[in-house]
Amino acid sequence: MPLRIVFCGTPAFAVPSLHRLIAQPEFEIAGAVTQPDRPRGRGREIAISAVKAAAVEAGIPVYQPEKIRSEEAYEYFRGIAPDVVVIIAYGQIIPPRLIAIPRLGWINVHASLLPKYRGAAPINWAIINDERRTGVTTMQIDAGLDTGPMLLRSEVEIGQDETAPELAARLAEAGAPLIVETLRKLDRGEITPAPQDNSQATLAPILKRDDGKIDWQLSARKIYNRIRGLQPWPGAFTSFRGRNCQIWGKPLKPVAAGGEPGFILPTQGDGLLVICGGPAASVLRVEHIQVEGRKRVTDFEFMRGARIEPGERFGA
RNA sequence: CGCGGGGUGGAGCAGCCUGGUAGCUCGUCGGGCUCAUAACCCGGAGGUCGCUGGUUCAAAUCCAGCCCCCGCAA
Repeated sequence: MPLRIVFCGTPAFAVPSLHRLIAQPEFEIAGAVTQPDRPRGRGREIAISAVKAAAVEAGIPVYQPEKIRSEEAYEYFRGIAPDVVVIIAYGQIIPPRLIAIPRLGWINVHASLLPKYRGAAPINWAIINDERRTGVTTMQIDAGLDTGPMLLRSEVEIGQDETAPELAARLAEAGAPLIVETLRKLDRGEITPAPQDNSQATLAPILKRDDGKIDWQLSARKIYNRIRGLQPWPGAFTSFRGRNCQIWGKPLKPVAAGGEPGFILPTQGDGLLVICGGPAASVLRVEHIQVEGRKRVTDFEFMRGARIEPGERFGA
């Protein structure tokens, strides 16, 4: 008799795991729970989640409760009576009485090496903090925020120039076989859940728009970490001549001239160089820039049209 | 109908408010200078000013509708 599963998840990160579970004959995906279709993006058009798209394609019934804490949601889970619930980046807190329903509990794939980076944005914060390695951890959901006992983990190196979407894609792939193995072993009683060491815990709070605002007092490397870690949203942004603009770039290897952070260095053909701070002055080479209302362009293109005057700066 | 900014030679921009000769930087082509160069000098080619319609003697410029791109918001 196949293990009866309800899959809860929303964004693309959850999709590889869903696909992998569907492919196993020993599992039966009895339902997929995902966030309601909501107006999104420019024009406020209704968008469906990545998990809904994948579930519909696989012929799995989809349930999209406005509130998972509702009576209706409780009845849904009682009705399906799953052996286990797999929850990956679902987006809502699960009330205890729901957690109690499946005999094997709710199993989560979290994109960090717990107890580090508990919370909504572990991938982004790992990059922002210049971590060299991270991973995925399977755990049993409890009443806290990513505080449940751990089951299995898989470690992943972080590339020095890797961006959050790139790392997220790799971690999502790493999570797929891990959730399958976790469910198998859990069902056979081959895993002993390991409590997290709360004293070692760190938090990876959900990203806010403001996290992307560039502080030019930071070192070029730290700014670079934010450029990489805050993709695709909110990105790293600053202002130029009163307009908002997104920038992409890298630290300049040899630390060049000093000056006030945020100011643009006068150059002849070296590209757009901006003074940053840090322990010692550092320089960021802005490779691409996108001023609001305009397309993303290279720094050379930008400089041709902008006619930067001596003494101009970013983030004024 | 969520708010806002854009669509001008191959690229990035100015010009639009205060209608009336198409501008700037780069690229490109030809020539020159140089040991040499993405440097410098001279000359040239290349544009239905997003699309459609309207106002006007005259529209890149004013008005209306449509298409596409982007920022905010999520």
